[in-house]
Amino acid sequence: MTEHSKVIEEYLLTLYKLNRAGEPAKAVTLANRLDTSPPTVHATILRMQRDGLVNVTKTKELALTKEGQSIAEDIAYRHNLSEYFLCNTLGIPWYEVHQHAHLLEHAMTPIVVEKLAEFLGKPEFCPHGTPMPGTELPENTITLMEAKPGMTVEVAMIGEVLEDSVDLMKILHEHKVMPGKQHKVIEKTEVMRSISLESKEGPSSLPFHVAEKIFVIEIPKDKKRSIQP
Amino acid sequence: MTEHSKVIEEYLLTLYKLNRAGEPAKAVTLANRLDTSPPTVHATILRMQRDGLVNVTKTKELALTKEGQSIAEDIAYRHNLSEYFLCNTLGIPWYEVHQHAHLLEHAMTPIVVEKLAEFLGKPEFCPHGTPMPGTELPENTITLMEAKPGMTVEVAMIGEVLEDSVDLMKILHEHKVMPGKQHKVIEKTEVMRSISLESKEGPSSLPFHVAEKIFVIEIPKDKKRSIQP
DNA sequence: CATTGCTGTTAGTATATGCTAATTTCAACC
DNA sequence: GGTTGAAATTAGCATATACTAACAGCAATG
Repeated sequence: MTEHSKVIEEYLLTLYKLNRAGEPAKAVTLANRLDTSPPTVHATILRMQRDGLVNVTKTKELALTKEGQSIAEDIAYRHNLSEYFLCNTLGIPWYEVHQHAHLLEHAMTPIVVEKLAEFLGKPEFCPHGTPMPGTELPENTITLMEAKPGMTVEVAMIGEVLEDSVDLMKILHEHKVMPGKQHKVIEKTEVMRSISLESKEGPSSLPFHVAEKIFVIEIPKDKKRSIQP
Repeated sequence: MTEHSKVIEEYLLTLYKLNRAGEPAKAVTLANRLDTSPPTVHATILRMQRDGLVNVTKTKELALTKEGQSIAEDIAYRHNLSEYFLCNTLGIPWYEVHQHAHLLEHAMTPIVVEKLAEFLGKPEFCPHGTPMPGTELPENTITLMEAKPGMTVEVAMIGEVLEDSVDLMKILHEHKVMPGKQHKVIEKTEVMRSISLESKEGPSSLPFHVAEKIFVIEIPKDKKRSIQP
C-alpha cells in the first residue's frame, strides 16, 4: 500500500495489461513496451522483487504478487477513469485521451478517485471499451481476426496496445472503428494480410496485426443496428 | 518550455508564491517551505541556474528568469484550476483541495488545462480566493491585521501559506472564515496577539500570524451582507 | 554438435534527488 | 575590531533511474 514512483507504477500497469492480454510477461517485453534498455528493466525488476511487487519464475516470467496486482488494478482504474473523464466531460477525442490519462493516473489521491468516480456515475468501461478492473467483457467477445466474412459485429474494445499510436487511433476513428459501432466483415485476405469491413460510414481495411487487437461481438442478423442505429 | 521534473516545478511554484506574497526568496526559505535540507536546495538551485530558470543576486536572493516565471505561472494556473475543479465539480471541501491539487498540477497536459478551463468557465479565482496568474485582487484589499475594530470585512483570500495546514484550514472553515463571507472585527488584543471576529455563525478569534495571511475587503456599513446575505 | 541469436546479466557511468556533518562566509552586534 | 549566529557551501554518501558495452546462458537450427 506504500506509494510507489511513477516508474514503478508504469511497470506494474504494463505487467497488468500484458497479463490481461494473455501475453507472456518477460523482461524484454517490458523493455519494448516501456522503451527502456534491458539493463534498466533488469535493475528495476530487482527493486520490485525486493519490494514484494513481482516474482520471477524459473522460466523468467514476471508474475505480479498479490500486492503488485492490487496496486496495478488501482492504477488501471485511475487510468480508465481519467480517460472517461477526459472524453465525456472535457470533450477530448476518445482517440487522444490515452496520453493525457497517462500522466493523470499517477497523480490522483484516493479521495479524488472516489469523488471522480461518483461524479462520472461509476463507469465500467473506458472510451476504448476497456473494462475497469473487476468488470469483464461479454462472454461472446471475439477478436476481429476471429470474425468470419459475412458477420456483422459491434466493436467492444480497442486493445490497449493500439492506444499508444495516436496516428493509428485517429485512422480507426475516421473509419468509425470504435466501441459501439457496427461493421460488416467483407473479406479476410491472406495475401494482403488484412480484413475489409463495411459500415454505414463506408468501407475500411485493417491489417491482421491490428484486427487481432480489436474485440468485437457478433450481432445476429435480426438485431442489426439495434444499439447504434 | 522544456518539461521539468516535479521537484523543479515545486521549486518554481514556491518561488512564485514567495514573490507574490512579497517575501524575500532565499534558499533557507525554500528549504523550510519544501521541507528539504539546505544542501539539497543548494544543489537544486545550481541546476536551476544552469537551466536558466533562476538567477541568484549578490545578496543571495533568488529571482525567477523570464522562463522560470512563465513556467511558474503555468503551474500556479494548473494548481488553481485543479482546486476549483475538485471543489466545485467533485465537491471536495475547499479546505482540503490543496493537497490533492498538489499532485494534479504536475500531471496536466496543455490540452487538458485548456479543456478543463473551458469546462469550468474560465474561473479567475481558486476556492481560497487566490487569483489566477494575470488576475489581481481588488485594489482595496487589506490583510485582516490591517482591519480596524468596528469594520465589517469580506474575506477575499486565504493566503497560500495557510493552505499547508489542513487542521488550520478546517478551523477557518468551521468559523466560516472563507472567501465571500463577512465578519465584523471586534477587537485586536496585543496581549493575546489575536483578533476577534463576529459573524452570523458566531464569534471567532484568530492569532495575528494567521490574520496577517488573510486578505479582506472592507464593506461599507450600508452595503453589509450585500453579497453573502 | 556447433553455431546463431535472443534474453538476461554484469560492469561501468551518469544524473537528479535526497541526507548528515563540517566548514566557510558575512552581516550584525557588542 | 572581534565575536556570534544564521546562511551558504563543501564533502561524502545513498538511492532510483537511465545508458552503453560486454558477456553469459540457453534454445532452436542447420
